[in-house]
Amino acid sequence: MQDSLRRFKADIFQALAHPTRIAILEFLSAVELSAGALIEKLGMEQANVSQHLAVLRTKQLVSNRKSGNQVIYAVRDPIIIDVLNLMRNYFHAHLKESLGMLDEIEKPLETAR
Amino acid sequence: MQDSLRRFKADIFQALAHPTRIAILEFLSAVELSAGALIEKLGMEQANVSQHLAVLRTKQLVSNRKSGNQVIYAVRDPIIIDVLNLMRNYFHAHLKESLGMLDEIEKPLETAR
DNA sequence: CAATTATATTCGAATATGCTAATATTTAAT
DNA sequence: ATTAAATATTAGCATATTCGAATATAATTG
Repeated sequence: MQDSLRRFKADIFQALAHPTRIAILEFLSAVELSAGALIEKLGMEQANVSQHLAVLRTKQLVSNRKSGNQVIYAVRDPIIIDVLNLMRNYFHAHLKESLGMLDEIEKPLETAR
Repeated sequence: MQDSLRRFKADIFQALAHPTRIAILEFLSAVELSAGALIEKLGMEQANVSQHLAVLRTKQLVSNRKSGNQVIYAVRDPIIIDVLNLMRNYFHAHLKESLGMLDEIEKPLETAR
């Protein structure tokens, strides 16, 4: 019973465990977007994005409805966005320990220094 | 740059994407525990738990220190516990959609109806 | 220093994920 | 009805995860 809840959580985390899917959720955090719009924003293969959307759909993290030719996606529950934001806080709190990435992220200009 | 942050988040989510690792973090949410204590509470193979601890260590989600014979683990940053709690809220908000699990979780007595 | 206890690491097999290329499905437009 | 556009699905391969069994490493005790 306790364990089912953990499996549930693990499943959601699994769905979140890919940069592309995180990007999709972030793009959808404020507005609905069509699959095509997401593909364009992401600049990735159509099939690939569609597969990631399928994962998010299966895990119920996004809703989708047809609008004529296209399919419009939306985040189902803003709690998921809260989770992503918490993660951002976590990242900032641990910048120093994540120094390797820091260079890559915050000092793109200071390479020569 | 944006992308590094997403990879970072995805990495953490990946570390959270296993019921056993979630259980470990929950056990550690209030107190420090030795590896052995965790193994006992989880009732799982020593090597298996040790491997999951290695994942959590690698991703910096837990800290560990040696105390004589044993190794004491602790959650590094309580934000991670917040994330798990948010996830619990999310679960409760979506109970109806997760009906399959509901049966398993809340109605263990009503099987015969 | 042997033997014991606690923990970690390595290996190999099974399963799961992620990607590209190809194909299918659905709706819209001629 | 064809054709075109938007999206989804399938197949096949490469890589990653997970697990138990076996082995290694540390610290503790006798």
